[in-house]
Amino acid sequence: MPIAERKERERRARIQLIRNAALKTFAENGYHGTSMERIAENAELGKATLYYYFKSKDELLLSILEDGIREFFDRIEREWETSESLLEQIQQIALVGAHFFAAYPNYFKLYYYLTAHPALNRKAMRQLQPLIQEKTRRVQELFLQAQQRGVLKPYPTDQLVEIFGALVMGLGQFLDRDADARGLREKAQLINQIFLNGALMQKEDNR
Amino acid sequence: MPIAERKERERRARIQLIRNAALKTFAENGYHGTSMERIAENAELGKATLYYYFKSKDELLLSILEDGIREFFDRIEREWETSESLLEQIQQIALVGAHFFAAYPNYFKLYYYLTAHPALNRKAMRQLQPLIQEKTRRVQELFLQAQQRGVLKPYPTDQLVEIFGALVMGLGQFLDRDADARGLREKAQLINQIFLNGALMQKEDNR
Amino acid sequence: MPIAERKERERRARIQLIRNAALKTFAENGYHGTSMERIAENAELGKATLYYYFKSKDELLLSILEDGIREFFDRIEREWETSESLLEQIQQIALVGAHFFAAYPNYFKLYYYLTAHPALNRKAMRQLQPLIQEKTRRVQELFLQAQQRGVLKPYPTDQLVEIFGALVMGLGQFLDRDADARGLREKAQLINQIFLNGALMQKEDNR
Amino acid sequence: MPIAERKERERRARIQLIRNAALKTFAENGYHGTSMERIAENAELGKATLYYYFKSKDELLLSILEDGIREFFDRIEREWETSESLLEQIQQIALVGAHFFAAYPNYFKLYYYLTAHPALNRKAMRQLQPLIQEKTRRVQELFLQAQQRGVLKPYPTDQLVEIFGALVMGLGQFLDRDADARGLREKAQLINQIFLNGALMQKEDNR
DNA sequence: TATGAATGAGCATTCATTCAT
DNA sequence: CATGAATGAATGCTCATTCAT
Repeated sequence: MPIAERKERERRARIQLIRNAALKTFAENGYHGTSMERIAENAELGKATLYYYFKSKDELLLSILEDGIREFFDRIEREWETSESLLEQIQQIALVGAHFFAAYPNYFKLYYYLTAHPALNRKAMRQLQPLIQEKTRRVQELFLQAQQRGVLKPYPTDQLVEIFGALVMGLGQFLDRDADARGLREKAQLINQIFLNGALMQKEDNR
Repeated sequence: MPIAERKERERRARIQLIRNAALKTFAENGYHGTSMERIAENAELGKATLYYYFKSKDELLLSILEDGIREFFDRIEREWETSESLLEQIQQIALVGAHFFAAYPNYFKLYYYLTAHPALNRKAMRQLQPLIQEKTRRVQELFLQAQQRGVLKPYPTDQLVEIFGALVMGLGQFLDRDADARGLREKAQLINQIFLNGALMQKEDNR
Repeated sequence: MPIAERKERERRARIQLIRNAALKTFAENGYHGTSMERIAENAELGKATLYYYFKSKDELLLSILEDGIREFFDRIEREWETSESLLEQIQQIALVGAHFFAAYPNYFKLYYYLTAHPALNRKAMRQLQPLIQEKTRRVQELFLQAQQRGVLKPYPTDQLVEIFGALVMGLGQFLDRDADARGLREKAQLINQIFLNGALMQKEDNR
Repeated sequence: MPIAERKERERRARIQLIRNAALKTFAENGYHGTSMERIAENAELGKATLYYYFKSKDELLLSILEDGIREFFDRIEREWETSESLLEQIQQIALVGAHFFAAYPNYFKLYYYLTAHPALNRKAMRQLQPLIQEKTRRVQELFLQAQQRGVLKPYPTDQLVEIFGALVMGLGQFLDRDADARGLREKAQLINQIFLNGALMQKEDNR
């Protein structure tokens, strides 16, 4: 049934079209600053059509975020496939982050928005948690392995991951200032440097 | 004119009362999830009274944030007064962060919210920027000094500050999970460790 | 042309299928609480298909009601055929009502709904009036005859019919409470009793 | 505090103004055919003002109905005070009905509308039931007393009340046709006649 | 100084209906 | 015949803000 296939393809395209329009509009004006009407205009569709594909505005937001999260981690895992060491794999995370934030600054902002809005956050977390957890687990495992092989210091793994995560997410903090790919990449490299070797000059213990 | 003084004192108390009610409500339901009505209820005041003290909802939010930022940096500077080394001063930042986020988790969330909401952010930044910049400059100077005295590696100072900032702000990322003062303090210490000495094992243990 | 016949049969079946699904859904959720979408689902048909058979939602409702009215009076007339007296014929009306309301409580509710919704009512009345009038005329004639033969008191016939009608329709008033066939039948008998003999104990006229 | 009194008076007036506008609009176009916007226009108020006084459209409807029910029964009870016999009291019910339906035909329609709309009905009944039950109980008691004193036949009291109720409500059935006070009054008298003495000519029981 | 009342502007969502396939 | 997709038009409801008192 090639006809069904074409229909399905078109359907997916429609969904993506809406997601893109929504993401762009959300990023420009924030979730609450964006009306479904406006998204529809940007997508050049009728407002009701959005509701044909997405049950609600929330659902639309969540769908976009899920997409972004998936994309982000998929990229990381793709890089991992050609990495030659655990260390390199860890470093890839920040580098992919830099690339991703430069390429899709909007996802990042949306994610933060979500984080900060309690009502959305509760709903979102319930729905996105499984995905996030699955993806995060792989990073956790990477760090754990690195610790077991004596590459990383034996700090509590989850806290280590969290701290590194904060650093990577921190890349997005000042997107408006230096969203150019180059600047972000350099900052990512610096992050790797500091996370791995520290900022301190001398050798002695500096607690 | 002791009467005028009392009046002024009462006025300030009123303003603080409103700020507190608003902060609490904002933190619970997000800025957009909070109506002025609700804030007024929580403050046990009439809705119109809020407008007597604050020009708009935005203004109220900004006032709260300004308060929080000022408070945060004041604490840091107070700690600095009794610090015995540049290094200790740097470490104090994360420790104060831990304390602050534990004590006022709401400020943090609100700040993130602001960051992520474009319309608010633009307005806020115009208004808060001077304060932030002034406060940040002192941190910058601290780091610069530390570099000049050979305590910190000579990475670009502003990026160094930014990275450290992301780490400290990262403390707030999982506030809901471990908002207890103790947990945050430990994480702050770990952050200092890693930021200064790195996560890498190389040769000697640097704990 | 047996093919055409089969087609016609299938067509009628389709129409009835839709009517049934619609009636059920209308009765459960009310006319305005029922979307064409929902009816289509319940009929296991595409939404557009409803429009192939019925010009509009209104039309669908009217078609159902027409069906119900026809059915109701047909039953009455069928009973009349075996009745042995005018009095028995009159009594049959309430009894059929009891039976009908027990068997199809939904028709009744829908009819009331229609009655109470001005816009629908105007349209419906224009369309259903002929049918109702024709059916009602036979009842009128029955009552008139009964009066002429000295069975019923010589009150204005149309008012007499109306009052009796209100009593019969009143059977449906509390459908949810005692929709069981038995309860309704008993109440119908009581209605006949009272309508014919009055509720008063003593013999004298009590005007 | 005469000021508070005046405020309260004005408040009540506002509420009544809205109720009146709503009742009129509901009756003309049905509940679902009436938008809050339209009611506001008719009340010469802003739409939001309606929501200042009534929590929702449902609530507004219910408030109106409650008002109507109360009014209806209050009138009956007022008449009872000057009645000279149980019989007269019973007869007053239909007469008040005629008066009421002629004076406020809209209440009646609205009540029917409610009855027929499942979602509304469920909610309304939960809220109105206590009032209705209280008012109905007095009628029940009246009938019971009449039976105990040998005025009415010993049919099951509640069914007797129900049947009489159906007759009275039946007055409203054809409001559009003869809503004039006179016509309704005559019909009410006929209803009393028939309910009490029956429609049958001869003396013997004709079951 | 404090506030109850009023409202304009806006927004998410629904739904009957159409039409190309 | 049947229907998935698309949409214009409505509508209930919220909320920041104003203003008379």
